Amino acid sequence: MEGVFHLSSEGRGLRADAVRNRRLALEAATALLAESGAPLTVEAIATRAGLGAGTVVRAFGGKGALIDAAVSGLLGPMVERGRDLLGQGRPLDALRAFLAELIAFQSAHHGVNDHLGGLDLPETARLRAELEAVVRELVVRARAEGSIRADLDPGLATTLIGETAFAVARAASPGLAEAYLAVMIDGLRPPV
Amino acid sequence: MEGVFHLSSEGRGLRADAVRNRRLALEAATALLAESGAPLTVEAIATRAGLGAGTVVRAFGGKGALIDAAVSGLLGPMVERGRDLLGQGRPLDALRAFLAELIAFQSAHHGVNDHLGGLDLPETARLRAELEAVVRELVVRARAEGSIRADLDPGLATTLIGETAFAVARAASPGLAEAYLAVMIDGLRPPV
DNA sequence: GAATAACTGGAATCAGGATTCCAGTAGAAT
DNA sequence: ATTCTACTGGAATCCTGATTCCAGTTATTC
Repeated sequence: MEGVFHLSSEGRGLRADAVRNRRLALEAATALLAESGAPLTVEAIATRAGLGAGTVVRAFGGKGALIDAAVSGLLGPMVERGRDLLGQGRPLDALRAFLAELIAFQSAHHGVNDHLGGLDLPETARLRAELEAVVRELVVRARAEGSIRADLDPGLATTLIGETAFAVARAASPGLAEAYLAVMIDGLRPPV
Repeated sequence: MEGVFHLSSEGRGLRADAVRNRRLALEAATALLAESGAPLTVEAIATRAGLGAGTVVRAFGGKGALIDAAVSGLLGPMVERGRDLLGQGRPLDALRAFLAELIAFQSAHHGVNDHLGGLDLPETARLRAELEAVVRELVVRARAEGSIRADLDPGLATTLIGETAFAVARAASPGLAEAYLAVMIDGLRPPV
């Protein structure tokens, strides 16, 4: 219950092979998250990593914590990217760009959408909340600018965007993202 | 492998208590489908129905077939309702009305959205395809009428609507359905 | 109201997957 | 180089939930 948290730093404990194996387990889990029909069982992760099942479980203290770390590693950069976009260009353009990237990202990691039910993923939940906060800020700014209809509550608009973008990403149908962006952005505009 | 299919009719086999218990199992499963966090295990269904686990499993030949029957019983009327709407009013109004009902229905049966992964549900799949066909027909007619932008492929529009409506329903957030309909219907209109 | 056959409850069994355990192995320290 | 200990593989175990089995019960038939 001690060395579990240092993935690479903090010189003390953690033998060299342990450090390497934690990295391998994390990489294997991340790879499986990118594949649509992949099982995402401990056994599958272990095989992919070339490790024993026990080692994979122990690496982060349990399967849940491992998956949490893997998903967080994917989500973290998206949050940063969103923060960057907050300062650039017109809010509605930034929103459109962010949604496009978010959908592309989630489509490329289809597994993030399946299999995750019933798992306790605190860090993932935190990053999702941050992602939503970024979208909310983009919505608020676009609305202040007059690019989004005023009869729409910003919180509601944020939820709407989050849920539908997620659905579009999970469908992963060619051309769907473009159609979604065209329709949604148009629909969000103030009615003529 | 014989009596499995008659739920109530066809005089032959099937003892009276068997008929009653099939109905009870189906009702219990349907009730659990309406509850968000409900387990939907054989044990839970059996308890709810006041039956033994074995009886529940045997009722339809397995858990999958039971759930398939329960979901189909919910979906069937929605398909009929969609068919009715096909003949009424302007296509875009019919589409809006159908989506509103679909979302309300799915929100009221939250469980239909969870738990169903990994189950083989042939009849449910068939009805889902029929639902999609209805939406597609509504889209095609609205497009022919000029109510939906011509630069959008009808198949893509259908997928877009299906996926996003599903997502809105599963979120089950108050006011979200109205916001969705306003934004989506507006966004689908030809750009000014 | 027997006789028969269908059905039932629930215990036993099976199945799939996460976790734990431990004998063996390999990094670290001197 | 030797000792010490952390770490590993993978078998054993545990857990959860579906299915099967069977002794007992109940509907049906005559």
